[in-house]
Amino acid sequence: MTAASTEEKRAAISEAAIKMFARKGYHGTRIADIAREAKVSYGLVYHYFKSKEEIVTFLFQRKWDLLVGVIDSIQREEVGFERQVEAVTSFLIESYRLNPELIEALVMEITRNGKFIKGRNLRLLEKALSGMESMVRSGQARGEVRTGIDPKVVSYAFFGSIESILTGFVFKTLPQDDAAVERAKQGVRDLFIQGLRPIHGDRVLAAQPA
Amino acid sequence: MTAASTEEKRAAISEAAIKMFARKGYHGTRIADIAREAKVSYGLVYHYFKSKEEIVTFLFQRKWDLLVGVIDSIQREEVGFERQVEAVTSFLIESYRLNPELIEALVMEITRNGKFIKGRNLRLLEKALSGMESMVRSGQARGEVRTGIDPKVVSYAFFGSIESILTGFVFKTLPQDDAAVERAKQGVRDLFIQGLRPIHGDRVLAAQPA
Amino acid sequence: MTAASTEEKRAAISEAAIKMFARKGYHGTRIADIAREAKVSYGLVYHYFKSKEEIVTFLFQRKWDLLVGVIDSIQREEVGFERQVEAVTSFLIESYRLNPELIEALVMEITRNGKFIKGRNLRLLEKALSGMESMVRSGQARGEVRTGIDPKVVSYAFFGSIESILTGFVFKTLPQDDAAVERAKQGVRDLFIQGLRPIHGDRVLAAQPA
Amino acid sequence: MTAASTEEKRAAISEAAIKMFARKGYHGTRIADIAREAKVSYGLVYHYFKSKEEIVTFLFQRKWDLLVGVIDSIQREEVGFERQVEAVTSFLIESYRLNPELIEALVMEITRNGKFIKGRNLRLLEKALSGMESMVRSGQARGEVRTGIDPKVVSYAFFGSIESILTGFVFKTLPQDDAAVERAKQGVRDLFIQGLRPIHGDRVLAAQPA
DNA sequence: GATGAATGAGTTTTCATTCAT
DNA sequence: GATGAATGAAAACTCATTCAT
Repeated sequence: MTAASTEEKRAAISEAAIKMFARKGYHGTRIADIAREAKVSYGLVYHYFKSKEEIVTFLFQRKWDLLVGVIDSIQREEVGFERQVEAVTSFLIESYRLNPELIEALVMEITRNGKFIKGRNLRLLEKALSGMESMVRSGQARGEVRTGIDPKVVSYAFFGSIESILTGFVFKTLPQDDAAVERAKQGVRDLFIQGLRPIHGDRVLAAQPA
Repeated sequence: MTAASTEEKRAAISEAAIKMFARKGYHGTRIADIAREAKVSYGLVYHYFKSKEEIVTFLFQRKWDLLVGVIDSIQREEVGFERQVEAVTSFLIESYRLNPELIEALVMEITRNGKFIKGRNLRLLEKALSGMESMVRSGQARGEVRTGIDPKVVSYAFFGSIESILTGFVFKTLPQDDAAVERAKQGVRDLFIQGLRPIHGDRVLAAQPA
Repeated sequence: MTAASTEEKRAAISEAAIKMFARKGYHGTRIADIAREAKVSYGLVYHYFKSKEEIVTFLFQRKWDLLVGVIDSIQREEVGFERQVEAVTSFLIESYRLNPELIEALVMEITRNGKFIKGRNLRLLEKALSGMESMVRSGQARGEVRTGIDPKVVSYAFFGSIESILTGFVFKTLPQDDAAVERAKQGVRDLFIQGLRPIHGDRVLAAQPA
Repeated sequence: MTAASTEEKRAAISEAAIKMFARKGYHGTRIADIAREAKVSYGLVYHYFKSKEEIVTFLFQRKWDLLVGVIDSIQREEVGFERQVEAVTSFLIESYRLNPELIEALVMEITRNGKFIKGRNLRLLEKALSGMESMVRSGQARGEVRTGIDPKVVSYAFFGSIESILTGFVFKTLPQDDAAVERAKQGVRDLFIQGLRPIHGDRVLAAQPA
């Protein structure tokens, strides 16, 4: 561990942190674990990061930025609501296939520990949510999405669905083979596409009050 | 805190624990916090519980048992899939209105901390999930739910949606007034009812591959 | 170390702290040292004191309060300036004979580390100084002390003299036998008594400018 | 920081060290602070000094040597005791006016931290003290100083007085304007000159035992 | 000579848990 | 049952010092 730029080193350490957080959670991970994983002395970790918390913060910032960026760009594409839902679903579910450890870390800590759903991260999460909310709203404006449903509620339900499924992958309560992943992707997509499709006079369904 | 049966004392302590876990999370809560909240010396906590972990375990057992029990009984009712979805959704969303602290605790720790989605708790969660899965499966058998969708995926998506919305309530990123809660309830219900309704030849939608 | 009231325990721990601070200085003393000296686990030290700094603070408060109190009461006695100087000098120099470790600790850390000559301790030190200043000023008013000298400067010089001599004792650069201590006491007393005595027309001396 | 001889570099670094020690004390000063102040990488500090301790040692050596040298030369001058006291007092008090940071550092660490009043520094301090002691002793031999007082005690009292006043300047508990500095200088000088002046039959004063 | 990345021993502090009363 | 004093393992963090470039 000699050369490498400061940025590369920070990246290397935060990659190690992702691995450890995914494996043992934030509280379960000691700085020494991260250092060992990064093949670095733990003193060096403090050379690059002020504290344990700064590591998570840094890690979240980069990864969430990426995630939010993708959702944002999908939202901008003018391809119709259903295509957008499909694209976002695919991207999120595929992310797990590509980088399960990262998703595990995000699922384990970001989503899972209230402490980090605060400040910046909360705002990023909200940005992702509001991206979806906008898609729904635009879809409603274009008549592609029925209007009798709250777009904010939809956005929460959508990301909740994805998160839940990813959690299922992480905790192995859902099968993770390619077919199963594909099935999950289709399931969510279909659920939201059909669930939001306008129907005849709309508002038709509204189950009668119990 | 003098008389009271052992069971009452355990209950009192675990109620205090719920409050504190909701407020500060599992790791952020010290035994002393729970003791103070329960107006009890912290030494006494160890008379009633072997360890901090046993407190959460006990707490989850009772609350999840209740929750799972309700879902179970709804599943048993022969009222048709849509009515069941409606009932479960109502029950879960209403729970927050009735006992927000409990939901916060469950959301903060049970759902959110991998450590506890293990062992018994994982099994309980799975029981809830499989209850929903069974409803979907039965609905499919009765022709009330379209068949081109994986019931397990649906159950994850459903509970994920609910959890996400409850989290929104807990973190105040969703409005919590009665109208908003009602809107959330309707949104989830409609989404899943319409999203799962069989359509003409079914499998119709499947967005073409990008 | 089982019974004993909280106050007694705090006292016991701070006595141990005095010993260690005297021996190794504040920075050189580890909590573990204090704990060992007090025959107590170091965890217990934190039961009674929030932090290492609180220990010094507590220690200073009690000891300085005592010291300042004595000076204060001497100041109040109407016995003439010379008697007062004599009394204060005796008290301070004798203190070392009675409790050398305490004086060492005070000399080592309180007087010697800028950090602690702040806040409350600074104020206490100032109270001691201003006590002496008042004595000088009163002496001037009564014609017992010559007026051509700044009372504040005198008070600093006086305590500086004492401190310096105590330091000599602590660092063994001055002999500590009874005769030597007596000699020190007389020296300081005579110096200040004669040095401040009014002379004929006063202001006589003022060495001509070099 | 490219050219410059080794000696110049050592001097530059130790000047920076003086500033930092004055500002934050020895323990509060990190090598990095000194390096930053000297506009040098902290690695380089180790090219010029073996350790942090060597920096203080070096710094003391030069400064104390200077100080001791001046006192020594004053002692050698045959100008009578009172003129000597005047000269030493002026030199010491003026030093603060000329280089307050240096005095602060000396006051903060040298005088104030037992650890460094050891070995060489202790010896230097003793040299200064013994210089004054010699002046007193010589004065006694010449009949200029009364004999009923221990010269060693006088020397401690004298330097203690000066130190205390300088500390007052450093900690701003004494005014630092020119008039106040002048007043301090006169005060100490007068106190010791008159306080040590032989009186008729000498030993006259000795306050009666309480 | 310079630089600053790398190291790791050493310390404080926290807190679950035990235990004497 | 009840209390809270006592314990000590565990972990974060600091910083003097070394060393490769």
